[in-house]
Amino acid sequence: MTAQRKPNPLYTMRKVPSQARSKATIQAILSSATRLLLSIGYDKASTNKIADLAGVSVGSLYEYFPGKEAIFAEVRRREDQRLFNLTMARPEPRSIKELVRSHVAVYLEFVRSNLALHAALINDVPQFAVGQQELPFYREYVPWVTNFLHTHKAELRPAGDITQVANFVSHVARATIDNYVLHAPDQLTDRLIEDLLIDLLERFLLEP
Amino acid sequence: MTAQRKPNPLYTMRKVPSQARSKATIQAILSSATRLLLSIGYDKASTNKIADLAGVSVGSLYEYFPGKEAIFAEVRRREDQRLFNLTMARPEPRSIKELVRSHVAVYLEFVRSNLALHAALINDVPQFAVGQQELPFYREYVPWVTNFLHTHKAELRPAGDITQVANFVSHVARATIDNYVLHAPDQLTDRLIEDLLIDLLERFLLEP
DNA sequence: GCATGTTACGAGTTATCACTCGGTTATGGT
DNA sequence: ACCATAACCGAGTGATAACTCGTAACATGC
Repeated sequence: MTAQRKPNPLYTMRKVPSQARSKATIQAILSSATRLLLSIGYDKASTNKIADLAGVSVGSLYEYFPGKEAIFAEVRRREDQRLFNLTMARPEPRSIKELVRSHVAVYLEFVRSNLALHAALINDVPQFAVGQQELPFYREYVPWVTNFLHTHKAELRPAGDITQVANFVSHVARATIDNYVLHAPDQLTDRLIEDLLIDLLERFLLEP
Repeated sequence: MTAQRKPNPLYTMRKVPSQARSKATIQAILSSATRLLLSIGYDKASTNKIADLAGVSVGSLYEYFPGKEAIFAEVRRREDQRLFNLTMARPEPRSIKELVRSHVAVYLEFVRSNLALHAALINDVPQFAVGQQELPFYREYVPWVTNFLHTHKAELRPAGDITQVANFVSHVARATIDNYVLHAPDQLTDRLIEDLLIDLLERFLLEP
């Protein structure tokens, strides 16, 4: 592990709001945190500043979040949820070819919709012990891909254990796009990367 | 951009040492910073602690580094240089197949040699405005791959502009492995990822 | 062995941080 | 209208951060 950290509960929200105004407070805190992340970076986005910009007091902030890290963990969680929703809103692919195209397109659309935020989430915000298994992408999406490949194994080129292949291709696409977000964000606006990625994954998964 | 930051010179070393003992001091500081990064994480690795553990005074530390960020920028720079040296120590590949294998093997060897450090560098340490173009990987290695593909274009499957293809495959390999370092480091110890990655890249670059 | 630059020192300054707590205000059920 | 409780407040506390600067030790050329 990269660093010894406080136990896990410290990265989750403290209490569940029951009234409407507290939901608004939480939303204000998360928006404020996001804006500060984009303007001054994670390091300098202190809990005091987050509360100020959100128009709430630090006291209120600590009612809901045990600390700064939990706030950004929640920002990440909600973004990942949004990705999952985008994915599930798509029509069910009818072939592996369609799966690949959909997979790449939806993730590209997702990062393009707010490049700066995703760059910051990858770059600036430490990935705490949130655990992959907690994020919808890993908990729901990867198993879904695995299942899809299993039911379409007729068109699949044999390239090893299907579960591992599903895991692998899911990560290759995500990792590559994340990499471009960080190192060459302008290349993500045209179709080049999309075409290359689709070509890469199709040739890997399908017989020529 | 992800965050407004101080101008670039703040991420480089302050002055060039002329005597031998100052080189040792710098080395001590960098080692100490690395060890603290692994034990307590980037956030809590303060300049004071780094100096203490290095056995030098804060004053000395600030003689050479304008701040904490510059120290870790230098750690990253040296690691990247080490990767480049590893790469260049390899025998010149005689075919694209050999290039792919060598490329994947050397980067895997590199991250495996100190998994925890690389996880921390990816995860914990913000990637300041060091700039890709400053790191040997981007400045030297990617152009080298480009050139190699050009001279071996006979075996290359046409998949678009060669320069862009070279750039793309360089990043796919690195991004995928980095991703496993972060999310599934234990899978890097066996040959599975290596084989999948080689298969992926070979099928993309070569005719079947 | 002296002179001059180079390296090392570390207590002190200033700023900011995360987080608390005693108390006030708003809300919704009855 | 009343009250239990949910939500909110924000000055204050103690800790720790980054970084400075006057001083002392050392190295090197002469």
